[in-house]
Amino acid sequence: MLENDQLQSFLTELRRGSLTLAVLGCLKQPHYGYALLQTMQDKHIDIEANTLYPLLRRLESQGLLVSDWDTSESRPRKYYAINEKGEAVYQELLNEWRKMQRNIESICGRDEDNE
Amino acid sequence: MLENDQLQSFLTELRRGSLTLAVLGCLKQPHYGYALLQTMQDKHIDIEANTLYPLLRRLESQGLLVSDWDTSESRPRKYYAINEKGEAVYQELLNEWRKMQRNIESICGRDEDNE
DNA sequence: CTATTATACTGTGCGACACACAATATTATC
DNA sequence: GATAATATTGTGTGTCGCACAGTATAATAG
Repeated sequence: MLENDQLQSFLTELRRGSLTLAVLGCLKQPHYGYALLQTMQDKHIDIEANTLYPLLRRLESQGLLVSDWDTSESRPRKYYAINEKGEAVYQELLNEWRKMQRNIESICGRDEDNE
Repeated sequence: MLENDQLQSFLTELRRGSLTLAVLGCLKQPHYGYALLQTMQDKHIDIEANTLYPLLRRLESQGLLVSDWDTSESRPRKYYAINEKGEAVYQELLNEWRKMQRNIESICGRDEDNE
């Protein structure tokens, strides 16, 4: 019987870095935090609020995102959008991510293969 | 100008977890450490010895690999191979990895797209 | 024979991030 | 009035790729 905890541990490692890529990709269109959470769920990137909000703040402090408050609605919302530097980092990451996918597929086989 | 260090940091995070997948995939055929290093280089998975050897030991201690020493050659070599449990974890990881790829592609676009 | 490179491996500490736990506030719904 | 949804912030932990450090010796070059 597999230890589920062990598998989860490995999956957590897989997600590191990938979540950054997904968030930067989504923020080519401005989103506020809670809506981004929904968008990620829609794309089957199951991310908790407790993970997403700190990630947004971290990426902003790293200079890849900009944010501003919209207080015109009944609830204040913090909108985030990728900036020029973020766009550049995003493209580089995406290129490297794609290379990595191909390299791993060369070892593990393509999706269509009957592995 | 991008900070190369920053980009490298993000790439390191991307590699976490992925290297495990690649190593487990390679070890469906037994390898000794140094040969695995070469095989990974051939597959453009550029991994340092200082990263690979600890990863092999860690995966063995986690019960996914078995190892044995071959001392018949002029140099002793430690062979590693995936075991039944490792194979099960590997399949699960690969399935989840593929789902993740598709999900990220749904956000970032497919490779063929002119992003 | 000496020097250098390649082969083959082990040990250990650090930085960064997903996760988990915790929390606040208030609007909307029943 | 109670509950759920919306919307956000704060903080500590575990894990692993990386970096630094190291040992040993066979093979190769001069």
